[in-house]
Amino acid sequence: MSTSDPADRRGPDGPDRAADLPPVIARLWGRSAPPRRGPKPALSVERIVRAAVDLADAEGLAAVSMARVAESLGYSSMALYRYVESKDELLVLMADAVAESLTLPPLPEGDWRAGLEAWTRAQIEGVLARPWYLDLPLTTAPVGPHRLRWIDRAFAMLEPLGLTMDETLQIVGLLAQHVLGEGRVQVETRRAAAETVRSAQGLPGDTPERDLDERALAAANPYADYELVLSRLADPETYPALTRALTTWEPAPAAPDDWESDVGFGLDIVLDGIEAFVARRTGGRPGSAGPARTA
Amino acid sequence: MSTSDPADRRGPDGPDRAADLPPVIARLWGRSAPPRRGPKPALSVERIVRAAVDLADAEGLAAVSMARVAESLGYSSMALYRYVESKDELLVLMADAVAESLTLPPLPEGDWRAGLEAWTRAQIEGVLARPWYLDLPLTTAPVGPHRLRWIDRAFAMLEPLGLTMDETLQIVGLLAQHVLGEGRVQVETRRAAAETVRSAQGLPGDTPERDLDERALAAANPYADYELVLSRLADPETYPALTRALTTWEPAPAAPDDWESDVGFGLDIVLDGIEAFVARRTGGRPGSAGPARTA
DNA sequence: ACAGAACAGCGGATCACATAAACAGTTTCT
DNA sequence: AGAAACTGTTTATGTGATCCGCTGTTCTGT
Repeated sequence: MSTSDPADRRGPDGPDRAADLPPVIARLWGRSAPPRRGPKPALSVERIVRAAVDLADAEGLAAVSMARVAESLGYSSMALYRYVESKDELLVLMADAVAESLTLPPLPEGDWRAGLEAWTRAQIEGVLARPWYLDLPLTTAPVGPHRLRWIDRAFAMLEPLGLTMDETLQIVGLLAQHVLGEGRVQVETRRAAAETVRSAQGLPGDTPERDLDERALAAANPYADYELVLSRLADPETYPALTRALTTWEPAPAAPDDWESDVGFGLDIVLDGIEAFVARRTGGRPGSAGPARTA
Repeated sequence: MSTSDPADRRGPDGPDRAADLPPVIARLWGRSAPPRRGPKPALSVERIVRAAVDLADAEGLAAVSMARVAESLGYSSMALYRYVESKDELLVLMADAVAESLTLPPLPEGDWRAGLEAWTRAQIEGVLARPWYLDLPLTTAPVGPHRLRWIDRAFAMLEPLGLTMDETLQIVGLLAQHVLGEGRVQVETRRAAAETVRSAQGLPGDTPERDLDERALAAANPYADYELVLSRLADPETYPALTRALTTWEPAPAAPDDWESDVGFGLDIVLDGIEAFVARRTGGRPGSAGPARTA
């Protein structure tokens, strides 16, 4: 396709044919050729990424500035640019580093559904452990080695079903979407609950979530804003269905730590849907099946 | 819950009991009391939001700075702060404004599935028309009047099923997630395709997407990066399933403008899942049903 | 060995941005 | 009239990404 700029600098000491890769990808896969001259690099992409991840873990993604990362390593901001093209690239590298730190769930033989459920849950839990993951400007494109391992695992689970590559990719993509979506909702819910508790107990706004009363957290009404808005602002003519729903609403028993089952709700639905697709596709009656292409 | 700071400034000329709302919500709902003294405001929240939306439409969300928005209205940056608490609040207002501009699909009687499908598709199309929507720091919490109308509509569709409010909310939430997830994937895919075409045809990187050859766009392989990575970097032992999948892969007929059906793929699965839930829940056999609470 | 190229990390500077503080003019209430 | 409540502006502060040129280091080829 693209034949411009051959740039024939071959790796001198071995069959290193990975020289003309897009730089992001090269760095993701650790395939950047080591410099052959000049001072020995004091830093490394790995150390930088680790420092950035640590910073994000401690203070959130907003705290991850080039200056702060460099400072935490004892260098100046500009030093980082010798290893990383831009901050955006650093963020991409961080995303893959996160995938590395997550332990891949085992591959249960013969039960793709259980496998995919574990696969998805593990990732959602990963997101909950690292909420800043959601703030990364994630593109699907640059594929790092560790995220790719997750994808491979999902493919392995779906392999026995004999679907098309396109179909498999779509399903995996759907679940990956679901991870992010559900992760966002859960993180958001927790954050809102924490906020509520803090303001109700008069704690300072920066009280860490660990220090909050667990019972109070679970009891916090996640629909508080909803109720406020509906009761005070939304007139019944414009919002008839919501109004009706609210009047017949009873606040639910509020099980402590309902997050587990909340995650299950959406996930079960998605998995049911996938199961329906698989059934239609493999055990399919003719007519309603078809290879997912409507032209 | 919170009984502090009564702040008894009542609206003087009417039963305006909406004075002590959180300011974001007041502004979302246009319930900020007009000033009773001082010069007449030259600007308005509406004009500011509209200007911001226009800017985002034209140049993306990154171009929306307080300075640029103000400039486009002929005022200084700081003027905006008389109407809006912060930039974040402006973004929240923009989100609701987008919802306003989307036309709500009609409510088909007696077919909740068709209704929800249209509901979701309309929103995904909205996202495609305004990709910057995905860049907004969207929280579920601050509910604006126009987004709420969408939610009401979904509730109306699900109402005949007699589900719990919680269940309905979960389902609607799931679909809302799906809108964002699918929107992201679609936007990403298009962007990547545009990039590919641009680089293949040697066009400058800032060529607007409108000017690209439609046929070339459709033909662009969305998995180019995948293929590159898998063929050059990923060794078969570490990525066995993907490697196998890639070898048996045939590039698919590449129907022009396949986006419609691509959206349908994931959406059908989700809707199938919802249908399964509804069937289990309403026509449910005892034992496997239960009100979605596993405790 | 040695010159010079290639490279590391640094310091300073630029530019854009969000937002705070103080100000000057305007309108309305008392 | 005069204070109070506003409006939009000017000025300033702090932060962040990134550019550029500098100093010193370490290979490579001779």
